[in-house]
Amino acid sequence: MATPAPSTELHELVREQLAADEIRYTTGRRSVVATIQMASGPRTAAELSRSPRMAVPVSSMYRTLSILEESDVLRKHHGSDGVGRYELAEWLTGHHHHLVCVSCGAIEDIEVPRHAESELKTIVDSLGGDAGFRVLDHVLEIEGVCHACDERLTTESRSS
Amino acid sequence: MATPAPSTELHELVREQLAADEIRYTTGRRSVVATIQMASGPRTAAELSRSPRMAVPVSSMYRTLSILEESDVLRKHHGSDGVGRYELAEWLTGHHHHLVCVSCGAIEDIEVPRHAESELKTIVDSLGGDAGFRVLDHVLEIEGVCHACDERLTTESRSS
DNA sequence: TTCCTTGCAAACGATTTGCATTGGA
DNA sequence: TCCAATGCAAATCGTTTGCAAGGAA
Repeated sequence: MATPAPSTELHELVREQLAADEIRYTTGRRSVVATIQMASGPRTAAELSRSPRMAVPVSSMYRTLSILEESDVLRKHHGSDGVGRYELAEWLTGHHHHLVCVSCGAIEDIEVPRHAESELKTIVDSLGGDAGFRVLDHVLEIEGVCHACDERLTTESRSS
Repeated sequence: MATPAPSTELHELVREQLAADEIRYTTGRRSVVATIQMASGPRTAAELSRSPRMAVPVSSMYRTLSILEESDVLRKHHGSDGVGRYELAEWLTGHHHHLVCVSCGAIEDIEVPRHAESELKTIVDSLGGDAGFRVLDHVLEIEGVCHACDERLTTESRSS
């Protein structure tokens, strides 16, 4: 199981990973990685590019993101709106899953206790194997209503 | 657990569901539902609209699809490419998950044996509960290489 | 007649790409 | 110096919408 990298060490890991592909770890790329690391879940190119810390055109942001994705530093997801959202690859953060709020669309990371993850893996491997599939990974998204939305919805229904 | 509806009965269920929203079950909508039912996994608007059986402009297809989605007849997913893909809602097909081939992008439905599904549900409910989340549903995607791609890749590597 | 549905074309938003400029090894 | 990285603008692609025509109740 990968250990979430401390902030200092993270950039060194990324630098090495990029170096293997002969790609430079520029200031721009570094701040994208830093900003994504701060975030509590996947972020869109638009969100990242308008982040005060960098203020870079979206086109450049997309270029940076796809380079980092191809080098396996970032991973791309698509929420229910189809917009791409990026987060650090799991070898940098540790394996995790997502809580998706069907009300506000927010996606939050969730860590899975070792025993649960191991049951999960057993189930997944068995399902994939039965289907003649070479299983590489799995993605679990838990859909529901986040605490904030739950309260808001409750309040609204009371006042109506 | 929902029972996969036999083809004849399916359209009657859909008709009733639409009737509840005072929406007509037209020929066009009916063939979309029929085509999706035939498919082995979620389909994009483009695929459906160019399907020989209907040959309808994509714009109309999107309208049909969103009506059916809003009435909870279809469910929309976004694959790794961010393109929307539609399939019958689970109350019409029974609960299932997906195998996603990282090589060719194909998505295939997979049924999950009752015992595995029940373990899965236990894990999901517990994870969501711990996070203060009101859990409604879960999506499990198994990523890997499908049998066809696996053979192709093996052959290619041999010949290189 | 009166809505609902459909086709076509234009509009939109997210993402990609061409090209000239900038910046670091 | 020289090639990679960046900014800007134009092009693409999936998806949505306005509007006029066709159809069913």
